[in-house]
Amino acid sequence: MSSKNILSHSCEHLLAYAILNTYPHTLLGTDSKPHHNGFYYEVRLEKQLTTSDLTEIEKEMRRLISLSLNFYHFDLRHKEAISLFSLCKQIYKIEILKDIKSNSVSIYKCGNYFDLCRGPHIKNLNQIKEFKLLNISSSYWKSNKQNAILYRIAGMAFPSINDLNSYLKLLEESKKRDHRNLASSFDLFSASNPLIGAGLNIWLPNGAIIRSVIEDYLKKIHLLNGYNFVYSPHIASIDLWKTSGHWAYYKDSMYPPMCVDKSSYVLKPMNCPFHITAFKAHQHSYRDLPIRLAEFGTVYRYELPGVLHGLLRLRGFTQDDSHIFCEFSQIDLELRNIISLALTILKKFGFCKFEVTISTRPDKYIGTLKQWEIAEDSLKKAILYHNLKYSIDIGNGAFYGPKIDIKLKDSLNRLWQCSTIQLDFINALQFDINFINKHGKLEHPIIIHRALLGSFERFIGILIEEYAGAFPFWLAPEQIRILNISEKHISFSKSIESILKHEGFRVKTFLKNEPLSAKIRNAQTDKIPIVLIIGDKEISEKQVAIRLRNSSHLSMEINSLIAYLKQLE
RNA sequence: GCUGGUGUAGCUCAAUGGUAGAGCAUCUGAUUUGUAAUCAGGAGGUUGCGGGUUCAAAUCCCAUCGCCAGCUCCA
Repeated sequence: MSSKNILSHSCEHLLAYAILNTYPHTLLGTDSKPHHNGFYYEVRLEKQLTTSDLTEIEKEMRRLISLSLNFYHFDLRHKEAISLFSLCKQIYKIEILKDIKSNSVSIYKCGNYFDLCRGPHIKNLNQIKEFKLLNISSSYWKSNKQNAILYRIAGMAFPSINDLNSYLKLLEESKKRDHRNLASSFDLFSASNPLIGAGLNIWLPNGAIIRSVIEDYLKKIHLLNGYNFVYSPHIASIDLWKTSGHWAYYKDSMYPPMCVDKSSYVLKPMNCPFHITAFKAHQHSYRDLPIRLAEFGTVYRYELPGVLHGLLRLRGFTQDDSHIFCEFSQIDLELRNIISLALTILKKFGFCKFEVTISTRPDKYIGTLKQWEIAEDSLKKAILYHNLKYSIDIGNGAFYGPKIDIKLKDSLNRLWQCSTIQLDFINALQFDINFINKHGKLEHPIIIHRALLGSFERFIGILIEEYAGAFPFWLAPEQIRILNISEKHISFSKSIESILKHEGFRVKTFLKNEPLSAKIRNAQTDKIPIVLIIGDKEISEKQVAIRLRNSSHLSMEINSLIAYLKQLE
């Protein structure tokens, strides 16, 4: 354990000590998991705990620090430990002890507080220089919804006041990068309008440009990679979802049915049944496979209100979705190609760091164990082929098959699933789709579900935070801004604007009567990649002065400028 | 959904039971500007929505909706 973690860990026990002193009937639950950022302690209290109570607890923590108490370590036999914690009626500690198999357990003591703990700890409480309790939230005992609800009190410990201040500064910086804040300064989207409904987003013009540029890029690269695009409706008869199995497995996460002509229809939570139906439109030969059907499909899922989060978690979002129908023998190559395409796309946006997980069979599943085993193996092989590190997320697969997820981090280092690649041996059976194999016999194809950005909304949300609003030239809603120095330069500025527009660039002339320095400042805060300045000198020399976002200057005539801009795209 | 917060002008925030205010943005006028802020003036509000307490509510209470952090969930 690093010294910082030891400090943090000790502070978390100080927190428990202070809570017990302040509220003697507190039941101690679990403390932070090893790699948690900061510390927390989960406790059960009769009293309702509010933020103002945190101040009281902090005060008690500081009082205990001022007593300069030492931590003492000793081992107890398992039995002795149980009777010790029974004596003070710490029922959750007894439950934890019951899960520990060894004969002796490690106990730490500090003042009249003792706790079950592996350690290590700092020697003396006075080594804790700075800390801050951050929030109260609820959590379930053993993270299980069926169990009792505990309070989770979270905080951070710091070796010095400077560390505390730089942490607060970091939070401040992250807040500035937050896509929800940048959205209002740059008019990107509106994802929180109560009149429209929670979790439903409107792309404002600037955000819409970014999205459509990305769509164009994706469309092109998918066509190059052998995909064909289809379009499907936003609602479908409930029978479709009964056939696919979604109704049975995910009814609670779907928007409730609406009645049309005495039939029930639901909003689509996924695109796959449509693509499967599209595959079924023709009789296929093994020679046609793989068939790759793609769609930027908007789906609607009922997410719990508490989980909605800007663009990163919505109830309506558009996936860059695709379903690949192939033979069993084609799986490995397809998976490799999909991962390779995913990596190409992520790289295009500058993402080199991400986390890869394989999610395995969940409790509720369809298909046979043998099928799941083969599917999980294929996924591992494909990841290893690309030399990617991965972790296993046990039981988190879709009901119809295991999956590979690629996760990206937001500005607060929270992970969000973006790319997902799912193997499915089952839906071909449910929908009874098939192709004619080499031997002239009907055979069910394998279906691979995949989305590479995941959703445009989530991906662009992460992208906004990654770039902190300073989009690269090819994505910037306003790529070029032309600033005239005075009124007599307007017509030349307009003619440059027109030339650049005809070349396909997103360009605006900013004609307001302001000093140049003010216009430059605006362009800089608007994070415009290229600023052109037009004055007497430019007109007489038939050149433009260029200011880049990093404040460096260039000067060139219009044809060279066009060539220069083209190579930026 | 759970726990704790929070909601005031387009944005960021102030006003602790007694006349809703500032900065930025916007609009108007003057200024005609050479690489991060020219000056002056105007407009902008059912304090999320609905109840209640009070002579009086942005402020206190209840309910509801949205948002934030964390938990649970995430096909």
